[in-house]
Amino acid sequence: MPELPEVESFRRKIDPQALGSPIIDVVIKEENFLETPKDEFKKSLLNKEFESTRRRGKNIFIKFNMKYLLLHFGMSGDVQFYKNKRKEPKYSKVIFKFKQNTFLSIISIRKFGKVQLIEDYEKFIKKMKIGPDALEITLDEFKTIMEQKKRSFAKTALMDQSALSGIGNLYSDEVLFQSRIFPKTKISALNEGQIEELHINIKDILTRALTSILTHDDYPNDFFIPYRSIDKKCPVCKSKIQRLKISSRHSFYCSTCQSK
DNA sequence: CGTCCTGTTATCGG
DNA sequence: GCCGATAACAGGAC
Repeated sequence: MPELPEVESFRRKIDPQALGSPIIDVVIKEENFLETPKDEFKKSLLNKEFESTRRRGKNIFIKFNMKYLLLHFGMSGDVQFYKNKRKEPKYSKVIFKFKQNTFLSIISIRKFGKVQLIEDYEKFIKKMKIGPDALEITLDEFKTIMEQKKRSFAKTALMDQSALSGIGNLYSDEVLFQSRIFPKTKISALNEGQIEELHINIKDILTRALTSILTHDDYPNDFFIPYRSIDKKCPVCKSKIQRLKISSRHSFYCSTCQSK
């Protein structure tokens, strides 16, 4: 589920429902999900309130009491608010109870994902090498980063969270399809126009994906993601969709539309 | 039963 | 050091 647009939609759910209300209980359903020791985690959060949120790539940082709570969702994470304790979602990992009597559950079907406390935001993103956010990055920054990644495959570079953060397997396929670039093209083989087009397409695609998530609509008609299957045909030219493995992830593409 | 999977990380070989 | 490939982490869906 969660790449940048999904995570941004989580953040926008959290803002109106969780900010400014005292946390009156913290329930740890799965200790392994916590990177911070359980007791310290609970003690730091209890009776505090979330003040603001920010997102960088696939990470949400919630500010409270001079610290941050970091949420990372792995492959199957979600957030859910509910009012009735009996409505506790399956696979809840951590639950916050607010004074207004609402609950916020951090959910993950699989055990990937994590929740932890961060003392210093700048230090943390440096240490964890979380690159500039894919929606925030300027063209100049993008060009610099692509220069640094010039020996990488286009697909790998787009998914590298230390280069730019937020794009995963699905949206990298989408960006490459709409940019008509074969996934295993080396970045060094792209001309300046293609780099600029990539930069524009990244923002355009992530923004439009976010809009459809927020409105609960299907993806726009020109999106490739619904065609990510070797049983499907290219929505543009009707060629059979191809698949290849790049660093053990499947990449889907159209061999006619995406030039090598 | 076997296969697949939107993420990240460690490790190995080139 | 950089890159790519792979395994590992888990467990539900099909």
